[in-house]
Amino acid sequence: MPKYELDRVFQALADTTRRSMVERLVRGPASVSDLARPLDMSLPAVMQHLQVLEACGLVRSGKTGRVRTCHIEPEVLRAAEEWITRQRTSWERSLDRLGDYLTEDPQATADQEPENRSTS
Amino acid sequence: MPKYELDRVFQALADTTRRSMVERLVRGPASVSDLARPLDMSLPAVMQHLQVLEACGLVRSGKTGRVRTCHIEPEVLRAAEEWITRQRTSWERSLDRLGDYLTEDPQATADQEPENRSTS
DNA sequence: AGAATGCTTAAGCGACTACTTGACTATCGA
DNA sequence: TCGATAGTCAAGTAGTCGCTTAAGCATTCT
Repeated sequence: MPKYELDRVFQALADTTRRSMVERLVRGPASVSDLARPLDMSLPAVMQHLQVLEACGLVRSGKTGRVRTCHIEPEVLRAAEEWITRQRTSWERSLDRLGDYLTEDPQATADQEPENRSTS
Repeated sequence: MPKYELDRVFQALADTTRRSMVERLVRGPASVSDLARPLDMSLPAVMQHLQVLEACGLVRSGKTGRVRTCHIEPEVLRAAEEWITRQRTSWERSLDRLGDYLTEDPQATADQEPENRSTS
């Protein structure tokens, strides 16, 4: 999952309407009008949201007769989840290091954190 | 964490620059110019990204002398993570139900999924 | 004091977003 | 076959986003 893809996934999730569509789809496949029914907007608007969800791979759909059936693609959801998890665990690890620093011999953790000792 | 907040959190994460700022901050606090150094854009641009991150609560900062020091707020990160996790597990549960449906007595799972048996 | 550093404000600009309405096509059911 | 249903395409629009430059204001260093 390349960087720019994550842009699109998070962008897709950054909208209440689209998240509610995802919330519906994780419970099982649905047609476009199933998705549209609880939403207070025109069908074309729903279609556009759907396109955003498809463009980032979060949702797939196929047409049978005149009905388009949509379902989520959980791996993409997982990719976004993983990015966040990685950050959170990284933060927890650096908290631990801080704990070590505060209780241990000062020399042991000498040139770790600051990363920029001025540019001069 | 209300709905509209999640809008802003995901929106904040939907940008490579801001994600890279988060990736830096999970390793420890940093000043505005620390954050700006690896980025190929003007300082005001970085400030604007920072404001987006602060507006959704993902980052906090405080000023000491002329230096503003930023740090992440892991609970907000966690809230976003949790929304995704909830969807993924919900999807996994409905997969299980489908498995049951395919292997069990048809009557047991009778009026579950379709949710809309037409509107007529 | 004067210069350098670190951040902040404001204005402007091109690109993108989330809708809308209106018209049109392709099934499906009676 | 005719009408209702399900989806699609196109164009327009108000508002937001990501960036820029230019100017300004504290703090710190010399």
